[in-house]
Amino acid sequence: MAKLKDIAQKTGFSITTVSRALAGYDDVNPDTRRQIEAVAMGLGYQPNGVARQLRSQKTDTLGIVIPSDDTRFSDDFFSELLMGVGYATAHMGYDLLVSAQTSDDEMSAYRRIVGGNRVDGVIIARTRRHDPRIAYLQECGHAFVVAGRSAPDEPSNFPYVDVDSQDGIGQVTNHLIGLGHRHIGIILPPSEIAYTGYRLAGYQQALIHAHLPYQPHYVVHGDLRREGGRDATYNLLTHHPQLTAIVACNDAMALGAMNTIQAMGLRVGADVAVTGFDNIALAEHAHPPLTTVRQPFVEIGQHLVELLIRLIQQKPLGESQILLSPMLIIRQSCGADLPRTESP
Amino acid sequence: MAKLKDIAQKTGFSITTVSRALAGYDDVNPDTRRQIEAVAMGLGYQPNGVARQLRSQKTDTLGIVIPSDDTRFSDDFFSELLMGVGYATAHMGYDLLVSAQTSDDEMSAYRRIVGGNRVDGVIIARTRRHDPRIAYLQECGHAFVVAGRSAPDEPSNFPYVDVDSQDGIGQVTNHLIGLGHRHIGIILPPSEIAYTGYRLAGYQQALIHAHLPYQPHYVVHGDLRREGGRDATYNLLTHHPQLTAIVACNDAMALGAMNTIQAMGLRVGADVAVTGFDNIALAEHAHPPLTTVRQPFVEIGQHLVELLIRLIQQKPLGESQILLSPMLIIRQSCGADLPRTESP
DNA sequence: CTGTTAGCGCGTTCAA
DNA sequence: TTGAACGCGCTAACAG
Repeated sequence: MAKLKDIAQKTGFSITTVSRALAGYDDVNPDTRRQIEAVAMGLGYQPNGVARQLRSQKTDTLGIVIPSDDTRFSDDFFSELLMGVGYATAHMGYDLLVSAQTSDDEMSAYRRIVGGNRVDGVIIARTRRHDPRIAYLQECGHAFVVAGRSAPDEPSNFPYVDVDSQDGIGQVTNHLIGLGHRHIGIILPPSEIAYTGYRLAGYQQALIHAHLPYQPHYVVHGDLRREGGRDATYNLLTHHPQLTAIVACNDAMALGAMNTIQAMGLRVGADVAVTGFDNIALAEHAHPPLTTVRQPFVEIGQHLVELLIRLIQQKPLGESQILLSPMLIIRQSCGADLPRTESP
Repeated sequence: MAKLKDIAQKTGFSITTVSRALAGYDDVNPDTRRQIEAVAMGLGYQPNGVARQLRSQKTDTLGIVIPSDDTRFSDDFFSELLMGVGYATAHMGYDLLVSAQTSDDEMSAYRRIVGGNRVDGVIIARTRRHDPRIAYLQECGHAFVVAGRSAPDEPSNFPYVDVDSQDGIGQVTNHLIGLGHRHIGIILPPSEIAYTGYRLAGYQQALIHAHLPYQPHYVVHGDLRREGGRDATYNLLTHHPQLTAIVACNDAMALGAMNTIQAMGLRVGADVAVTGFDNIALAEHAHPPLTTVRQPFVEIGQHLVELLIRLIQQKPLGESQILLSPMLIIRQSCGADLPRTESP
């Protein structure tokens, strides 16, 4: 690869002059510039990004770490978010450094990327309770934004973008209640995930609002994957056959729920209604189509990236904690055609 | 962030010694090393990755560019590939620099990443005819691997991983023929995509093998997205109502085909059978479930990354052109329940 | 308008 | 066993 030095030698000017000519400084003789530009073009000169980064102490690169070995949580969510973030990043003229964590030590990826000055800012996704990543980034003062607030009982003293999932789960639960369901189970995410509390709260609130009793044993946890939905549904339905509806806290688990229901010889949407949450594109094509809450990943990614870049560039932040309103998408998996009767 | 210099000052040793102590050289006094390590730990020292890269002239980073503005091609394929590649990359101890191209000039992203020495190697996906990216990388001698061979009539003189889609489309077409279908349409990708030729060949070959005539007007092109499948199907069915089956060359277009069929008042799988290709997870949940050919993206990503890293590290390559066998996945969307009669 | 000097943080000579 | 000097490629401050 051609370097400034090569162009300097070939034109007879100094490295500095070449640098300034190509950088568009106006204290360069137009003629000199033309010569230099011609030679640069001829050599196919491309500035060395790494050297620039070292010199300027910035990378114009954002970082994101996706879980890898911890197979429990590696689902479609990250691939959707990744695309959203990727496009937004490019649109803002930044690059994206993706580091899948590989070892058992989650933080090492962050230390390498952040402490190693590889990126100007980091996006954290799927917040957990007492999230060590947030603690680390706050401590070392590095720029970061988060997809998802802290749990309800923890402070969220950082910039984030989140969907109001309490409202979302409230909406689906209400929807089920409105259809006549009285015994509604819910499959929550693992309790260490920060948003779990919001989803439980949405469920509870809807019940209270409808003067229905809250039954703690109608609440189970799944691992966010299809398998988790299957197991959880099996547990729910064997112990509580009176359930006529199940709220799954993401679409992958909703699909798992459907599998189990069918495997148990029941009819989805007739014997047991199922709803999801997430906008994993699958929901639209599920059979029967899945009533769900839409998470606009592209929009989330865009907000995250814009927020982060504003942070990096020290521009005024405006709103730095963004809560998007979820949208209930009603499809035919709720058993709307089957009015329920009260059971004791 | 703490630097070598800081540790040097605090311990009283020189930067050089600190560097060597932390790098694990054996010409360091054990006692000195302990001191230095202690201080490094205390300061939370993290080596500056950028400086290292500049010094060592390598980045331990792989690059991939995903199309962005050219909305025609930005479908689920890249998000699936990205996850596969991301995990494999991490597993090999590398990072992944994702650059979504933003401007109209596709090559600028490659020049920045590759010419700018930001990555040790690049993964190219979705090969096109006369692909300028491949020409560029060959010319500048940078390490790269490709997901997908060149078109049948062009040389593939580079390392690649591909699925034998000729065989795959042959399998689905055979499957349809075996079910009694005699008038089978096909929705191909745009002709500038390299694998289009293989898929057409697979279709033709299956027809020939069954002594069925090849009708050029049964062949149309779609843009790889749902909309493309819709339009193409509409054209096929309005001009050739005798068609009883449609082979879509990816699952997104297959879903679009289903939409159109239903919108025209026909029944998917009964009046018109549909098959796909790709392993976009959607196929499994389509209604009715879609017979399709599975592309193992995770495996592809793994092969690509391993190949590329071996290339970078100048290790023996072994097989550098890998052709994976596709697997036909039969689900119920082929109208298996409806035996056909010959039509003139 | 142009060139010299200096340094970003690190690793690798070579000499002590 | 340790340290001083050098350079990776680039840009910024200062002289001339």
